[in-house]
Amino acid sequence: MVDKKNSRDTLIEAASRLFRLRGYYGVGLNEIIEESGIPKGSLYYYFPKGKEELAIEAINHTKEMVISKIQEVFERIEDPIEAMQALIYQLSEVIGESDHKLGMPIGTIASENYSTSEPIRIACQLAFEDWQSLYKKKLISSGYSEKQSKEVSIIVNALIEGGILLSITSKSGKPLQVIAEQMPLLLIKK
Amino acid sequence: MVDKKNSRDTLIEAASRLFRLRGYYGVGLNEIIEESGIPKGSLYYYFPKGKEELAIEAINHTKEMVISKIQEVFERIEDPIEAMQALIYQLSEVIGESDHKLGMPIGTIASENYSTSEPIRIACQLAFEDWQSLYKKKLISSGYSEKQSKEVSIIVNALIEGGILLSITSKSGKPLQVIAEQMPLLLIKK
DNA sequence: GTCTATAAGACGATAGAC
DNA sequence: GTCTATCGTCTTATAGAC
Repeated sequence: MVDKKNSRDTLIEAASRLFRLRGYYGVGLNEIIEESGIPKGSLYYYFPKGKEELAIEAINHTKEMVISKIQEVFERIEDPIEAMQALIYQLSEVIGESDHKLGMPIGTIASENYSTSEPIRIACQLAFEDWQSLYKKKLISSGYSEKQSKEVSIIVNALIEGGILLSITSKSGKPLQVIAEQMPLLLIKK
Repeated sequence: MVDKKNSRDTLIEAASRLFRLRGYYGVGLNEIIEESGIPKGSLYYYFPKGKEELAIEAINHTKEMVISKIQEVFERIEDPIEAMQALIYQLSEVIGESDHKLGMPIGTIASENYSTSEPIRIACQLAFEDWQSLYKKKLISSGYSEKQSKEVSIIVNALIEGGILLSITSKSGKPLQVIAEQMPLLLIKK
């Protein structure tokens, strides 16, 4: 098992990477098949409904990548404030690099398609909800109330999405750094 | 002066509206000329460099619309916490409406183009900076320190952008409402 | 399952009449 | 300044050979 991934996964990974960079409409199928090396016929064999179906799989792939990253940091760092700060600092460092290929994980696709493709909108909504569940679980297990945990998880998600947007737009990790530094304020136990 | 706007402004307004809905790559020039009623020849007369040039003008137009809205609320409400809460509540109400045409004001274009068009990226960056300047000015005039005002203005901007994204994706004003409610925590004077 | 060739239409952009 | 017709390219999608 050296380099042998199946065509389906190869396509999903290429699509996930490209959609993060330029969004749904900014990437054509031709670019995805070129990047992945999989011919167009195979794409339509695995994703008969075409681009929209591939995009939904790409969104789910990106969602799982982010879940893994969050879980890894949360298992390593017990304190919820420190853990979330570490997560955001990591993001700021990646974006600080000159030619990162991060983009907003799914924010771009979500904002392009919220009014045009209901299946894509729902896939994005589920991703946001799953991430928020992880934040919430971490907070509850650290003694925060159900209500505050839920609210803070929304705030943290919004701060990360907004922070990534500001950081990629300004080509600087600074906005995310400032956000990480202010995290303790949000997490005052009530 | 009843209904007579010049072709240039009509094009910019139509482009601004459509780009907010589906982003830069999600909207074609054909749709913009159809929506505006201005023929393609005129578009290239006013914007010789084509779509990118029109997009930059549309971004600046959207920027000014947002500036007006912020200034209006800030002049009406003196307390900075209450003012920012009012701003965000207003947003949540608009998005709660079934067929709003809000979208992320410029976040979608920014995230699509941060790696592909430097002129567009810079126009978006300037918009974010201008909005943050208004938040900062409000805070300073209410007695917050220079440092805290600057940092909070970034947080507020990130929260609004992220909150709009979560609200349009979930088709609910709830995320923005939660954000508005938690504003006081961020604005504890240090 | 894999791949090529191509269809049908939308895209951004341009030429040139008026 | 205004408008139409059109160019070449790229788009999503399909047909059909292997």
